[in-house]
Amino acid sequence: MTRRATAGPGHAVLGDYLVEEQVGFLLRRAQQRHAAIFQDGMHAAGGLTATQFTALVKIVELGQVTQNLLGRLTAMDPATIQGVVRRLAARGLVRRQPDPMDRRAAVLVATPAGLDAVRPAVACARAITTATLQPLDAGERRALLALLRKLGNP
Amino acid sequence: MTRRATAGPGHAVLGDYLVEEQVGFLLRRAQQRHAAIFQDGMHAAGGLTATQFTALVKIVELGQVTQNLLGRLTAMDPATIQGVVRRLAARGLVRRQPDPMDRRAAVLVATPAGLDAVRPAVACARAITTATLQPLDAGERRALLALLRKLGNP
DNA sequence: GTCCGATCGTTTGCATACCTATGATCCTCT
DNA sequence: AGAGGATCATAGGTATGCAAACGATCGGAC
Repeated sequence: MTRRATAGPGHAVLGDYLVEEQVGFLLRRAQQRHAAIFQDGMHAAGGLTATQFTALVKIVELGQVTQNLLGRLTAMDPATIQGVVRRLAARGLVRRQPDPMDRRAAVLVATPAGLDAVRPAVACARAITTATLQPLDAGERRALLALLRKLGNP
Repeated sequence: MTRRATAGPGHAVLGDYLVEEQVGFLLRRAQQRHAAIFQDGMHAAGGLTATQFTALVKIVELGQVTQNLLGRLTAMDPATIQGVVRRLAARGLVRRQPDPMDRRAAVLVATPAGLDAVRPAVACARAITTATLQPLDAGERRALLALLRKLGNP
């Protein structure tokens, strides 16, 4: 009869449940690693955060967007996108102008500085994606992306 | 010559870069969905957050742990685990006692209430994992977990 | 025994992220 | 036209998450 050194008083209560093997835990770990890689890699291009970069790219891609629509397109809560846009505006990368069609809405446009910042930032982002996927081979990368797409879009 | 309605001024600057297809974006989406499922599913078992649940399970599993070690085992920053433990203590699920071996350290132990809370919480957590993986079949689930493990542990 | 680097816990500051509530505005139905 | 529900942006509150700095303590080298 062997005794497990790590087995504590609650061992029986947990059954065969292992937090480290749950999707949530593994997703969080993967996120953490990606966030660290992103911060390192984007430091060379103005130090945009991942969400700020996502929002800026989307604004540039569309030319102009409502803040609310931008939030939906980038999967951010209205309360979240508000802060992200505010910080992008504080950096001078984005400008807010009134929407002639809807006085509630604010139309977001990239400033010249924002347009200048996008190109090198996208270059960094490509490298960041590559670095994040480094542990996987080509087939595994395709598989992971497909599975994540399936998992995230119910 | 067709014109794309969504093509804005910055279309050429971005090349073929699509934020929505990057690992980081897909990871965030998957995380969001899991977090929503977790909050819904754990509401029936005291409303613990995902990180609080993870920490509590680990404490129960080990019987007693140093706060710092707990952080490493649950992939949480010292600054992060501090707040998580503080909230668990405020809920009366965890107790802090001085470490006789190291006067800097605080040993964490589950209270009776904490032990009582773990069993139903783990039951919820199993259902949450199942619900999160719902969009995938058995093979895809195995594949995803393997890929995430590989991705998160460099 | 003492100094010195390392570790433990905490605090502060910043950035997500979401909930709820609120005021302003829009839009539809009557 | 006017009422009523829906939508937009914002504000406040809570919870992660990490970097940096801090005091207290530990440990080993001398």
